[in-house]
Amino acid sequence: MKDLTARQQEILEFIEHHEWRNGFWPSIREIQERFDFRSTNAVMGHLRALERKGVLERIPGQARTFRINRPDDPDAVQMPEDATEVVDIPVVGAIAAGYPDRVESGGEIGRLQVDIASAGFSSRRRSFALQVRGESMVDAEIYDGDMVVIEPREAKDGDIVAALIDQETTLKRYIQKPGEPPYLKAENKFYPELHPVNELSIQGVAKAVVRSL
Amino acid sequence: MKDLTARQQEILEFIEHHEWRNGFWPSIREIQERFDFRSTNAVMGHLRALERKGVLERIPGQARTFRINRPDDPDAVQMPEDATEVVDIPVVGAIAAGYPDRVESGGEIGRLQVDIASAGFSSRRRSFALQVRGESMVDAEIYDGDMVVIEPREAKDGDIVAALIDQETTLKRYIQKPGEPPYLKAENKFYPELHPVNELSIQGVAKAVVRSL
DNA sequence: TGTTTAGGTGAACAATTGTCCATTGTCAAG
DNA sequence: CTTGACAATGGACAATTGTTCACCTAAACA
Repeated sequence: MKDLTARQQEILEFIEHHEWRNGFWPSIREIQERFDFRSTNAVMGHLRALERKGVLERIPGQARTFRINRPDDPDAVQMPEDATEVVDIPVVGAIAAGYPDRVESGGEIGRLQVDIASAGFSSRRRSFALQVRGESMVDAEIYDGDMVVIEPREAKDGDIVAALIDQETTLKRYIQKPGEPPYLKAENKFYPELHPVNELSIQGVAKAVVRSL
Repeated sequence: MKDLTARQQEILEFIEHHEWRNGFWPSIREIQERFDFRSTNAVMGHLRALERKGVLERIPGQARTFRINRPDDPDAVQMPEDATEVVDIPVVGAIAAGYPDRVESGGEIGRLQVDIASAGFSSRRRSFALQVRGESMVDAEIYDGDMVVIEPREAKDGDIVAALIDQETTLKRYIQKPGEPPYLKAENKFYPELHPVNELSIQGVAKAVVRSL
């Protein structure tokens, strides 16, 4: 593909950007306005050049009918190399007993995909997401309805963990001071629950919170 | 939301399908042809009904400028058969001036993928994520370092919006009471900032929060 | 020096496209 | 029986939008 001039690149980017922002393509005169051209023909020249170089297609005579030939996938924004690994996470409401992967398929609410680079996950682990009920973690800024991504691993002091208490999975802060037995603590100063730790009951450590607004 | 009639559903599906296949929206007369209407006004009637029911938006007088409000419930969305439709979102830190709302490739921190069903997104491309700096939204439970998913669209009263203030993108609460001019408000009772609204400066509405723990 | 290419002005034109008016018919609810 | 929502016809109009012609400047080039 021939190289684009700086100006042609600008035009192309504006067209792409307009579509991305508004959901539809710009008209010639909208491009003209953006670049303060005094003539629509300035735009026409650039469009012809872009078509000649094969990066752009149009349907003659029809309004706002662009088609951009992106080098890669036409629709998807191109993925940077470091973002190829994506964690695919089942979202579960409450886990009655056992591990989340033993939960029957009906217990799955939805799925969540989070890129490793942006959230720092290790993809190899069997992560899952848990929908929070109740106010027991409000002091850790986790609220009713939030989804918390859990990564199965051993907890260390200060971690927020998903733990099985009374046949139900709940979020608690894991406290382990040197020389003392560890315990679990709810992060709500109005309901300061404390629980002894059964090591087997800890299902994993919270790595991220996702909240729909 | 009111239910659509069978005919309205057909029209809507054709519009969506057309965009899916061609990359741009159909004109009124293209819809007319598809349904063998003898008058464009038949199409107009359906479009008005769809707008009235809130599933469709248009820009009056402008060609091929549809915007479809996909319902949030996953059942109603019957786009293509690939059920793994995922919103692929660039994560940006701060957005500099120049192109106020443009995400330059260098400014990309990472990438976030959120499944539509779990987060209730309506658009599959135009969203982006913004990393929050500062404490201006702590009373809305959004904290320093959180990532906020922004969907470009017009704000309504009570929305949390990403707005360009002093060449910098910030999160604010959008307040618009009937009969009063709208304004922006920081959600922090210790720093109760207020800003007048420049309509052009609103980049989008916050749809979700993602926080790494 | 002449020629090509990129970039642009200005005005006019024609096709596309959205909009509106008046009317007709069906059907279900009140 | 009337009313209102839904669906559609037919024609006209006006705004939007793409297209073209003639002409200009500057830089690159051979």
